[in-house]
Amino acid sequence: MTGVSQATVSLVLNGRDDGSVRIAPETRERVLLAIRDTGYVADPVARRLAARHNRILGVFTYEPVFPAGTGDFYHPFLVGIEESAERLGCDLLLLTSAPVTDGRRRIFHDDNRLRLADGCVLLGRSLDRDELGRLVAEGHPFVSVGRRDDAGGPVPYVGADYTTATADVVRRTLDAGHTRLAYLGQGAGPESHADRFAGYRTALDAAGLPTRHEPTDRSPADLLDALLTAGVTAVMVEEYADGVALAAVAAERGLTVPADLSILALGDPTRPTTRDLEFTGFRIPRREMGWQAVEVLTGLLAAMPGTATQRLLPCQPVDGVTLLPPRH
Amino acid sequence: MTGVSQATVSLVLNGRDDGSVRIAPETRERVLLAIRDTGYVADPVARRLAARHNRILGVFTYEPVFPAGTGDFYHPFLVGIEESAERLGCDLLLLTSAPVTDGRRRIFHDDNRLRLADGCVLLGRSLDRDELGRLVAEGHPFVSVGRRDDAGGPVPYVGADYTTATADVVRRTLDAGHTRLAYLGQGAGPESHADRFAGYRTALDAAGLPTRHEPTDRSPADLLDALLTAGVTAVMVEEYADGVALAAVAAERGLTVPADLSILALGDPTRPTTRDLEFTGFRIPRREMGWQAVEVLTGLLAAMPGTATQRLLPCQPVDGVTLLPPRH
DNA sequence: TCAAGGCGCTAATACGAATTATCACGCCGA
DNA sequence: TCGGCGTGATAATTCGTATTAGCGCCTTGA
Repeated sequence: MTGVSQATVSLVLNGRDDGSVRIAPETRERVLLAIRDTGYVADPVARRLAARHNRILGVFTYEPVFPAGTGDFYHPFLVGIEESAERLGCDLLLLTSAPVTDGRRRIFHDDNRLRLADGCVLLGRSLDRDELGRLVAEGHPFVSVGRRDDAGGPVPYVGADYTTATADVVRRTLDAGHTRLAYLGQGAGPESHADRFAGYRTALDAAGLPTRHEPTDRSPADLLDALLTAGVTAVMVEEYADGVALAAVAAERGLTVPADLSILALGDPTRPTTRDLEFTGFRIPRREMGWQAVEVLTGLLAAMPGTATQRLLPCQPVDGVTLLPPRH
Repeated sequence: MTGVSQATVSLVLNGRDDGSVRIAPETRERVLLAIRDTGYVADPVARRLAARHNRILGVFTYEPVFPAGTGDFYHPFLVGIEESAERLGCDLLLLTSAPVTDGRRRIFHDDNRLRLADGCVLLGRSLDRDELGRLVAEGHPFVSVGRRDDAGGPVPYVGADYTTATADVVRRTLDAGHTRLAYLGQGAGPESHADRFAGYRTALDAAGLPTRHEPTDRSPADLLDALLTAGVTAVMVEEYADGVALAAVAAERGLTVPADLSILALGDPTRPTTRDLEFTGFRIPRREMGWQAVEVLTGLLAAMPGTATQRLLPCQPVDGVTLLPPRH
């Protein structure tokens, strides 16, 4: 249309104006006019092929991205991720095509789409160790939402400081006068659980008090029996929903929370449950985590030296109504 | 590594085995082994450039995809879309990079990423007419979630049949004995509003009863006054939250819903609101709509002749507690 | 007088895969 | 000996863009 070469169009299109490249203003105008007339837009795919990056951030979750039944625990993370992506002018690629093998999605498989994105945000309570190691080994730019132990190398992450937050909750409980505390949950396995338990143990050790660990495989009723028998007056629950179930059973028995038993929630519910009782404890800064995850990722991509690639954000204390001094 | 050419690797990788191409089983094995050893994966972008498709479906919303404050109205659509995409082995590209101009996101702009995806799902109460027309004119494969009027050509969509659903609600209201009904909402503008109003009008016309249209720009208190003055006994509300507000004002006045005033909800809340009162009316089959939208889109992409590209799904009636016969 | 550099643009190439026309080879029959 | 044929693999081209070395002419300064 304008009688210029493809290269010139490319230069005009990209507004190249630095010293090394010059386009006569008159030519530039002609080209711009033709672009406007035709509504021409460069093919993003070809563009990406040449440029080797494409302003796409991958989002990989080990559970469905839009959880139907998990009480939207992941939703706030995604809100944060989306907000950051929008601000940065990036698109998000939800890696939904990853096939499910042995009950979980796998990043690596024979038609792995990871390289579609410049980098990747990983979401999920527990990430597969092997896959994490491979990501590190192969040098894929990625960030985990949630702290992760090293996997053959440091793992970039934006996590919540469960250890400190849990220790704080324990201290508040001790300050209220409790001396017999129990921890209800796995306390091990995923980093988020281990970290909570570490905070619990540390705070009680510092106070010279014994720890007590209750597994989650019993019925709430049996659990309550065990707690009462042991004289426990305050329980820290790893999973919010377990606290709700415990409170419900206590109510059935004619006990009141927190007068007879204090219950402290170590985070937000990951399973759907009622929220009419506002538990004392802390909240996970989920949106902020998603937000910073994208920040860390783009920092990695730009190879910005100043960016901290392992971040722990403080949790937000919640006063709530489930902590009172023990009866005796 | 194997001493074969790039072409051979490509052929092996894609399992080409038709008559026109032959690979010696021994060679194929060698190549497959090397692929396994190195963990090689074809670059999806280059692949797309050559093959002209890449199993990526774009998702464009005129509001944030992960709504922070809009009460998650869009969430169920996305759940459906994700489920379909996963089943089909497609990835989803959230077009978050689209810049916001004049208060809304635009699909078309100078660095339009639409073509990164094979096709696109459009989400939003009202889509921009011009952009819709351009999508049709330029032949982009896309589907709208929600019925749309023609835009220079038929628009592929998966919508909810608001007209029929609203007419049904009106009939149920008439069957309960009401004769003075009002419609609260815009009743025009977006297709979803116009369709509801059309159903409302049709059902009342058929019954030989007058229609009454209340705009939404007044305070709930003023609105209630107007309704009572006019002797209205049942109100159909376009927007759930408006119904909640109306019920709240009624309660303040000492009136009871539905004894003194029946309120019928024409769909799910799009604004955050309380849901402790279960409104009579209908629900939008959002998940199913997302599900079928992907189906229509892939039908378009595969140019399958049998696929209906305009679908209206029935809404689900809700019995609820806000409809009773009028007092007099 | 001549080398150096400015000028505006383009030819050529790279990016990484998919596809196709073609080739070398060995074998068989005439 | 030669042509034809089935095999198995490859060289070359394509997709649409970004990038860069250099084109030939002219000006400048030493």
